[in-house]
Amino acid sequence: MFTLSEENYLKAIYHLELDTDGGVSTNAIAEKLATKASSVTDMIKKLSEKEVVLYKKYKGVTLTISGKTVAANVVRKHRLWEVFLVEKLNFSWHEVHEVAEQLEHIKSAKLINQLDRFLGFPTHDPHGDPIPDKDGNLKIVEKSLLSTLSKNESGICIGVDDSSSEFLQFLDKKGITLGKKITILDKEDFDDSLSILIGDKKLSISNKIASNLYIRAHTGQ
Amino acid sequence: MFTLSEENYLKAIYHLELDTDGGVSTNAIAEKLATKASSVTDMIKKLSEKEVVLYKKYKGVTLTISGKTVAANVVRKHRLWEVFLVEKLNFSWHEVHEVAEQLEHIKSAKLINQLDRFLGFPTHDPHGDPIPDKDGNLKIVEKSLLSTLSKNESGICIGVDDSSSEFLQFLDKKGITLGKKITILDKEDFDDSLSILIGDKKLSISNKIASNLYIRAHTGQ
DNA sequence: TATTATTTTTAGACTTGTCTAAAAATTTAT
DNA sequence: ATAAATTTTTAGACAAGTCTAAAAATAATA
Repeated sequence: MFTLSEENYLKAIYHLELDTDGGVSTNAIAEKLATKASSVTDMIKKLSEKEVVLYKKYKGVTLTISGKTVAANVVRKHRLWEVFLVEKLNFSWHEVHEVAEQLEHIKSAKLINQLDRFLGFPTHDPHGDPIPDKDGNLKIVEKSLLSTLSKNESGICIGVDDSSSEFLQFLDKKGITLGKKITILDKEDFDDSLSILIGDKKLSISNKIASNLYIRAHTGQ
Repeated sequence: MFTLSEENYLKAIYHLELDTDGGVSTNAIAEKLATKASSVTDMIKKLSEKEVVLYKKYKGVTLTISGKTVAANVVRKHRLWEVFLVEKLNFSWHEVHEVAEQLEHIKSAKLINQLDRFLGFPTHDPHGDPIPDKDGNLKIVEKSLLSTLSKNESGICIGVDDSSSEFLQFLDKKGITLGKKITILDKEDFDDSLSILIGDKKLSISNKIASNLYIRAHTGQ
């Protein structure tokens, strides 16, 4: 069994491994968890003894198979709870993270299995991130950034890269939500801003926005 | 803000105060929380400084108004989560306690308010215990033990006194659940056992069972 | 009321998870 | 390739919450 703190470290390493090759650095973990490098070293030693991470001094850290399973399970719980909060309790997508950070540590296999069923076995959370299954496997969906599409191409909005509260609230205000079809009407060369059609509305968005929105290719009409 | 441990102490004192007159003793709290008296003394000092309990050395402890509010809020969360687990996630009433013990410490006013609404503002948990409102007030329902009813009297089963897992599972097996009408068909003098009608079934139950079942008087047929 | 028994508190120690400051290792740059 | 900068680890300290063992206060009993 793992403590709340251990689970948070495993989750942080799990996320960092996704966009790092080779071991995850002590400093990277410290930054992610808003703690000090020395604390990270201490915890890594403990996790290493529990055989959930591989650790060689000064060489960073990687999850073992069992470590990955534990971490994926925490992520699974986090994302299922996010779905619950949005779908059942009318939270908006920018409000769920903080609460899910707490709920993800509740220990009960039955709870999470029944919650999964209650929610209809969702595959993605309210930000478009995939929900690991019981074994920690993710369903990978082919996705591209909105900014990479060309004029007249379109796709379905399936997620965000930056899921900060500010960005999500901005999207809310503009009416940009998951599942909506977006078509590129025009691209401005001088500032890379985009003119898009979303639903039946025309919007102009900056390249920064477009580089934070994931799109699933939309074949046909 | 209160730590998980502080919340558990406040909740324990809250429950103990309900069936104690005068201050709650150190030993009583220690027993309830399966800890040692010395630990209780330490914690009580801390709670006393936070002004959620009144404490005089060797004289036991009582909740202040604000302590009672905090405790009632934890109880409120515990019971709302129990309703959720039973009504939405198909837990049986003997399975909910352990999970609710964890969920009751999740901090989010919006979460608990929305959960309350989602559940239809329930007034009682799956064991028949009242759910405190936002201000910590309980709706008191007139209730009596089944064992106090006389022959041919009847009532609605509204709760249990002993909510141990074993007892609840026993009731499940016998088909005794909240909301069912129970009529006393006969009382045996030599062992105080009862012959009852529940739903359309006749059952014989011991006095021990009857002394753990709460009944709301059922006027008329 | 003196003595015994019980309850409660104190004193000191331990664990977990954190921190600061300094030392050691590694990486970068000249 | 040596010096400088950065990263990582060690060493020692601290707070929260718990424990054991012993002392102090209260309650019960003869």
